[in-house]
Amino acid sequence: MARNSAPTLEDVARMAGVSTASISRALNDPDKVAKQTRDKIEKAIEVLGYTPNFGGRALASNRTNTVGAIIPSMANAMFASGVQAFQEVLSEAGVNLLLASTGYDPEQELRQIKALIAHGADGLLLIGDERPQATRDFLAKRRVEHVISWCFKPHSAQTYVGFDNCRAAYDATSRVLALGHRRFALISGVRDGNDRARDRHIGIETAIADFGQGAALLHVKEAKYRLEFGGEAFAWIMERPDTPTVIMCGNDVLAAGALMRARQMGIDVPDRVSLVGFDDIGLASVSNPPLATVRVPQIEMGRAAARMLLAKLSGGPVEAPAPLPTEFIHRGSLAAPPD
Amino acid sequence: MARNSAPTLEDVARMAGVSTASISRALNDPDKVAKQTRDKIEKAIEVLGYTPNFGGRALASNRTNTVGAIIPSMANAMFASGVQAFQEVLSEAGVNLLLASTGYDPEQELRQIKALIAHGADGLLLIGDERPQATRDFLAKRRVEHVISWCFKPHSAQTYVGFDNCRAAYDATSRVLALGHRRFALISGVRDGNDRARDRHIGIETAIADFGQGAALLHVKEAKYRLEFGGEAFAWIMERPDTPTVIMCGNDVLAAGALMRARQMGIDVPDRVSLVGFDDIGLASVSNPPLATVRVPQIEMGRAAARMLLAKLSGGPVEAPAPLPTEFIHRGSLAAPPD
DNA sequence: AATGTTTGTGTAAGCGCTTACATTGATTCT
DNA sequence: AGAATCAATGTAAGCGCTTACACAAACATT
Repeated sequence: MARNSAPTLEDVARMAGVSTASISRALNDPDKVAKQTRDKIEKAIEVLGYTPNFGGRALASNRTNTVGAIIPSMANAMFASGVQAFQEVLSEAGVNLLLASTGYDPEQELRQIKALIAHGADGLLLIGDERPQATRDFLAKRRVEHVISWCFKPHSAQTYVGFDNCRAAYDATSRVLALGHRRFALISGVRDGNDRARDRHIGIETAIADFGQGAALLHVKEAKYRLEFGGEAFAWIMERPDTPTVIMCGNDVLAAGALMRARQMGIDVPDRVSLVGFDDIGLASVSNPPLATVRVPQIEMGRAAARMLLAKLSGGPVEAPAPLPTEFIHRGSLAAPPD
Repeated sequence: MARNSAPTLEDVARMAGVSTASISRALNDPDKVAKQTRDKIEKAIEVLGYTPNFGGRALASNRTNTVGAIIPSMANAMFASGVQAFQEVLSEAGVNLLLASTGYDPEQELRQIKALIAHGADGLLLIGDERPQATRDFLAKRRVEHVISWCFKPHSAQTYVGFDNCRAAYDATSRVLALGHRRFALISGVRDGNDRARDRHIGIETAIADFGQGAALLHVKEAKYRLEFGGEAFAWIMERPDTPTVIMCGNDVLAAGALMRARQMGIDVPDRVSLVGFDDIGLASVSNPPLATVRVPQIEMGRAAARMLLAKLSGGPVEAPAPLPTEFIHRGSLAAPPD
C-alpha cells in the first residue's frame, strides 16, 4: 500500500525556503517559530497538501498519540456508551483509539494487549481487575501505562476508574430485602476470570447474610451474557423445588432473557417472581414489565478513564478518583413477594 | 512516554549472532530463513522480550497494519456487532482497528477520517454512501483505500459491502400492505446526510405508491435515533387527524420509543396501531409486544467488509459481492389493521 | 562599547526497521 | 570438473521525522 510519493517535510522545506527543523517546530510547537516564517510554512503545506508521515513521527518522537482499549465485547451495550465517551475525550486531545475485544477470554486479552502495544498504543484501557499472572507480568515488565475500569479497588487507586460492583449489588439486594423478599436466586455471569460478576455475586450474598431473618440465596446459576442463556437459567431455577420469590441477574441481558422465558412459561413477572437486572442498558426500560436494575455511570466512567489515561501519558499529576456512584432503579419487574 | 530502552533488532542480532536483516526476515517472511537460524533468533527474541518497534516498522515498510472504522455512533447497537465482527476478522489477519465515531455529523466524519489517516490507518471502513464533496475529494486525492458498508450501490460495487436499504424497506412495506394496511405513517431517522434513512423512506414510499388501491403515507416525522424522540414522534403522529393503522420506523430504537409512548398514552399495539422497526437489534425481541422488524446481516456485513478491505490493502483481487440479504421478521407489534 | 540574554533558525545525528543488492557456499547440470 | 543455479545470509542505504546543539542577529544590561 505504498502511499505514493506523498510530499515530505523536505519538500515543504524547499518550497518554503526554510529548514525541516523549522517546519517540525511550526507543527509541534508553533510558538517557537516567528509568525512570518509560520505563514510561509503554512502556505507551502497548504499548496503541497502535506501531512506528516505517521511512521516517521512515531519513530522519531517515540509516541503515537494512540491508545488502546480492550473490552470483553462490543456487542454488549454495557460497554458501548462508555467506550464512546472514552473515545470522544481522547479525540478532543488529538489521541486516537485502537479498539479490540476479547470475548471474555483472558488469553485473548493478553494477545490483544500485545497486539495493541505492538501497534503502537501509548497506553491502554482495560476492563476489570482480574487477569492471569502472565498478563500482569507483561504489563509490569513493559511498563504499559494503563487504566482499569468498570470496577474499583481502593488500593492503588491511581489505576482504577469505576464503581464498586460488590457494593452496588449489596445495595440493590438490600432494597429487595426491604420489599419483603427472603427467597433469592441468582443468574450470574460466568465468574471465572470475571471479577465484576464475582463481586456482584458476593455483594448479593453478603447483603442476604447480613440481613439474616431467614433470607437465603437458594440457587445460583451461571450463564454466559446472552439472552437465551438467561432464559435457560431462568427455566432451570424455576424447575427446582425451592422456588425463589426474586431472581437477581448478573446483568440486564440475562434479566431480559429470563423475562422472555417467563412469558413463554406463563410465569407472571412480578406477580409470581420478581426480576432484577444490572447495568441499566437501553433495553431495561423498554421491556415489559421494565426491568428494575442498577444504573452504572458508563459515560462518566468512560470520560474519567480517558482523562486519567491522558494524564498518565503526559506525565502530569494523576488524581485518584473516588469510586463512581451507582443507583438502584426500581421498575415494574420488581414488586413485593406474593404473600 | 519514553519506552525505556526496549531491546531493538540490533540487540537481538548481537545475541543471536546474525544480522538484523535475517531477523527482520524471520519475523516477516519466515520461509526465507533456515530453520536453524530461525530457532536461534526465536530464542534470542524470547530471552530479550523483544517486540518490534512500531514506528520503525511503519516508517520502513510504509504500512501500519492498522485500519480505521468510522461509525455514526457506538451506542447504537446497530453498529456494535458489525464492528465487532469486522474487528475479529482483522485481528485474525494481524491487523488492528482504530475506531472513531461521528455522532451522525458529516464534518465530524471528515475530521475523523483525517485523524485516522494521520494516525497511520492503511484503510478505512465507512458507513453509508452520502458525504460532502470535500470528504469525497479528500478520499480521492489521497487515494485512501476504503470500503463503504451498511448500504449498497450497484455501481462501483468493489467499494460496497452491504444491503439495499430501499429494497429492504420496500419488501417490509409490501408485507404490511399484504396484511391489509393502507394508512401509513413513518417515523424516519434524520435523512439529511444519511442515505440509509433516506433510502428506507424511499422504499416505503415506493412500495405504497406501487401498490395503489388507496394506500397512502399520511405522515412522515423525523426523529433523532433515540428512544425519547421516537416517543415524541409517535405522539405527534397520533395526534394528527389522519390516524394511520401502522407506523413504520426508521430503526428499532425509534420503534421501541414509540411503543413505550403508546403504552403511556393507552394506545394498544397492535390492536389500534401496528409498529414496524428496522435492524432487529436485541431490544426488538425483548419488548412487549416484540417488534416486527427487518433483520440486517450485521455480522456477515462486518466480516465481509473486513475481508474486502484486507483484499484491497494486499493488492489482491477484490471480488464485488452481491448485496446481502435482509429478512422481514414478523412479530407481535404488527397485526392486521383494526377492521 | 562591551557583555550577556533572548529569539529564531539551521545543521545533522539519529530513531528502529525493511529491503535491494552483494556475497557466500551448496547443489545441480552438462 | 567447471558452469550455472539456488538458498541463506550479510551489508548498508534509506524511510520521514524530531531535537540537541550550534549559530547569528536583535535586544537589554552594565
